[in-house]
Amino acid sequence: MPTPHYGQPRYRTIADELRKRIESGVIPPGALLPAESALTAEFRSARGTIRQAIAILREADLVVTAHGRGTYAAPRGDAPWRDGGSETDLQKRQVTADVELAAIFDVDVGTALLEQQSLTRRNGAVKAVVRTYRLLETES
Amino acid sequence: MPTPHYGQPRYRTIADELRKRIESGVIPPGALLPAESALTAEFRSARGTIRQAIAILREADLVVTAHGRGTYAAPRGDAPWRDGGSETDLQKRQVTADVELAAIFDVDVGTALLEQQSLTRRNGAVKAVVRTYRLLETES
DNA sequence: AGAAATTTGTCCGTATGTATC
DNA sequence: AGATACATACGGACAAATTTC
Repeated sequence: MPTPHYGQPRYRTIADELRKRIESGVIPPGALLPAESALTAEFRSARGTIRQAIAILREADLVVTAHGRGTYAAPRGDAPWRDGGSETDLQKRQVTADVELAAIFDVDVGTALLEQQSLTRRNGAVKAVVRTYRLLETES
Repeated sequence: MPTPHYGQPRYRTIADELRKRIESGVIPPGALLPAESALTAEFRSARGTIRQAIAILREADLVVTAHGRGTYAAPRGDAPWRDGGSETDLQKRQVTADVELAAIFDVDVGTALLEQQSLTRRNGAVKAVVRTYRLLETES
């Protein structure tokens, strides 16, 4: 098969598979992942594709890679979130429009809005807070 | 020269060069970067190397890439732009942390924060308001 | 509306450099 | 010194999105 990539790219499905093994404990925390050469054999893919998959996991802080040594599963057994003693990283709540938001949405002050808040962290510390406001009803 | 990468990797020097052009204004904000094919010719490098360089700029929010269109220099400093309608939907301002934000960032109440607000529209009507809060100082 | 050209996305295979064991 | 493993780089091929004609 030269390059038929319908739907999801191969490197992403490979990343998903490896993620499952890590989160399920098949690859325990701190353990060494199979070498890239081994993964090319298992997934029948080129090394570049394997490296793309691992790059995704590295971006998600699920693994760390060391030059001549290998790629390790994240040492801390972090679940989806937790860590740092805060609440969850994703949170929804209903709020009412203040004068500013009311003007933006062109609705009356006090109109119900859905606020969705998510946090992005870096080494445990909160790096950014993103709040998204939407009107409740309506949908397309 | 097939593959001698002493010192700094080629993709990194290429990224530095492109970064200079963007920050110096040689490539103005919002402008299209040369196509990857053009860059391979200019830097006498393989396409993969060029793409690695651009990936660095994308990571730094200096450029955004769209599939069949090209890679654009970031419009202003850094910002999650998007949306096709009015470009002036983006707005930055400095605010002070209330009790809630202070708790999230683990700073004192009143600490200066940068608030970045962007709107997404649907047929002219505001569909969502996204507000991103970040600490002012510090950088990596 | 349709075809062609452009441009980025994905994938392959190979070769060589560099760090670690 | 040798083996193993990740890093960098090349070149080619096809897929998918966009623009142009």
